Amino acid sequence: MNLRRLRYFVAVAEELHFGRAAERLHMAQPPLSQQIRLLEEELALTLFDRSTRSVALTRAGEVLLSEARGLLRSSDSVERVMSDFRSGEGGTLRLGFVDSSAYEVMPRFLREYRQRWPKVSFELRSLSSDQQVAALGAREVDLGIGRTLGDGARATSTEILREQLYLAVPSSHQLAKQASTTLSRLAGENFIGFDQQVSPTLHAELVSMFSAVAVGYAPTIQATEYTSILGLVAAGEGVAVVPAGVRTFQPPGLRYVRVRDKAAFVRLMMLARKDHDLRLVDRGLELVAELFGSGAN
Amino acid sequence: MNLRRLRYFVAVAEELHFGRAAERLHMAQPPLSQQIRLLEEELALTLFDRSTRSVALTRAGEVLLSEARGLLRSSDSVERVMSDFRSGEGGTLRLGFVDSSAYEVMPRFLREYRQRWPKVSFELRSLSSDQQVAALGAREVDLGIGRTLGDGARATSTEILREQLYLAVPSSHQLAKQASTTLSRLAGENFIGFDQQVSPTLHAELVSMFSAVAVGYAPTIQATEYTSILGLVAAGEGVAVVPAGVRTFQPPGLRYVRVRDKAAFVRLMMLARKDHDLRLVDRGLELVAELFGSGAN
DNA sequence: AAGATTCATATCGATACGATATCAATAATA
DNA sequence: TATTATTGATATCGTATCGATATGAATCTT
Repeated sequence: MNLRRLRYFVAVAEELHFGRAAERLHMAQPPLSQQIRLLEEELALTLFDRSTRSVALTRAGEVLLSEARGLLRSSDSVERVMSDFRSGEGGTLRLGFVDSSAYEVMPRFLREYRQRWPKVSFELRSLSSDQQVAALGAREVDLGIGRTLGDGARATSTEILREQLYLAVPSSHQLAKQASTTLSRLAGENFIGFDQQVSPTLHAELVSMFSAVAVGYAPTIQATEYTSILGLVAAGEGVAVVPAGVRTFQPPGLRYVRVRDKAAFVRLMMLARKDHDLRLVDRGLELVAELFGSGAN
Repeated sequence: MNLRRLRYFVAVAEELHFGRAAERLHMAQPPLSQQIRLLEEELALTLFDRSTRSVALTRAGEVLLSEARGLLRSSDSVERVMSDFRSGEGGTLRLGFVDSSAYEVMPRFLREYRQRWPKVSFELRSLSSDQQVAALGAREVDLGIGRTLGDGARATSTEILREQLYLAVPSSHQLAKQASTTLSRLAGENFIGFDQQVSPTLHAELVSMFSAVAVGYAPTIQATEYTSILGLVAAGEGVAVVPAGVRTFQPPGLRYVRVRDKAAFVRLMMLARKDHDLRLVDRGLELVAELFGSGAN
């Protein structure tokens, strides 16, 4: 089966005239006749009833015409998909993201990306920042929205935004009535934190942040989702240090108190492999620069 | 886009090893490498990350793999369809049939045909015998179940069965109580007949049949469907001469009376073009011979 | 460090493909 | 009825494509 021959066949079947079909195909008539004959031999079927004055499809020709049209459509579609992929206009972008970006940054990124390049489809994976670095290295995702700088050697990181930290406290907590607080005042609090195993980098950052003001940070309860952490806070199990974006969640019985310290922020980064070969990824990085480039939030 | 190259690509993508893939493709390794490189150049995309020791799909390769598999499946399907068509195992058989065969002969033919060659699909058209001859000539149908002998020059006709004629009469009619009658006793009856325009041959046959016993046959009402004719008979509008098969219909207020005359029969024929090029048609003719070959009914 | 493995490159021959020239059949026209 | 125009088929030839063999280069194993 040969797609070129099928194209020739379809042209003749549509024109019902070898000369015009050859013209349409930008070729001479004799080789076209040859190819049709070869196709007929290959299929061991007569496709056209032809005299020197008339050309008509046989039943076999009718069947092949409909089949061939479908196959050629599919073939064109393959070419289009690959062309879209090459130009970065299509294809699938595999995006890892931290849960805390799932309420604002990630959806906005997706929305804007889709608006600019509608043919691109996304494969979304909820991953911790450290998992994203691993997944990027393993080529399981193409882009990550995470909080680590990544492995500088193999990955690039572009700052999306800086999020001030907030303290999530139960409404009944003494700090709940205050507009803000500082890290140093949190000594002795019962912390609920993001799972250290899943996000060692975030954990380490917080530990170092607290140790800078001589406060110990050792969450007694660890969870892998912010919703769980907030639920535990609302239930009075302790307090949690969370990025600003998490405030989208406003569970009853919970208050957010701003942490005033200048250093009390975490960054959200766009992570990509240095050696990636995807136009889609460059587009993503450009988009981030455009959307969030102005700086802090 | 070239299907052979895509097959090569899929083989390499599945083996992730040029040597093994080449073996699977019954070719040497170097030309395989060449073709892959040409495919990459054609698409302007790198499909494999390869060193001398390892071969891995790029994202572009993954996309193409899934696309190519689909396209090759479609291509195989086209070949199978055409092969089925050639062997007569598949394809579409366009069958014209007279309404009076729609209750017994046509369904039986279809059922048996489908049982033997399940891949064949049917396109059914309800046509009068004369319309069938025209449709055969115009290559609009491939087979016909009709009552004429057809145009002997261009069409073949195989007798399916002979049907004795019956007289459909209203229950109130004087003949309703008799088991049988003869054509000669029908002088003066008010006939309801099949449309002369639609079925001139059937009409002519009946006229000649009646004239042989010196009875005039000139239906006062003509209809194009037996159900209409029978409805009119049941309503007391007249009597109708119908083939035996029509007795499947037993509308209330109607009786069938056998016409005893030896000549009072019509034949049901299987019609085909003499120059047809369809195995399916031959199969149909053979099937008819097998099913109805024993002779009269 | 030597050998084995594996993919790439170079070269060659066979086949496929398209172009030109020409033939053959049919339809239109004088 | 004879001539011309139209149109598909055939013959021949040059080029491109494709696969095979021989060989090179890189990397892993021992």
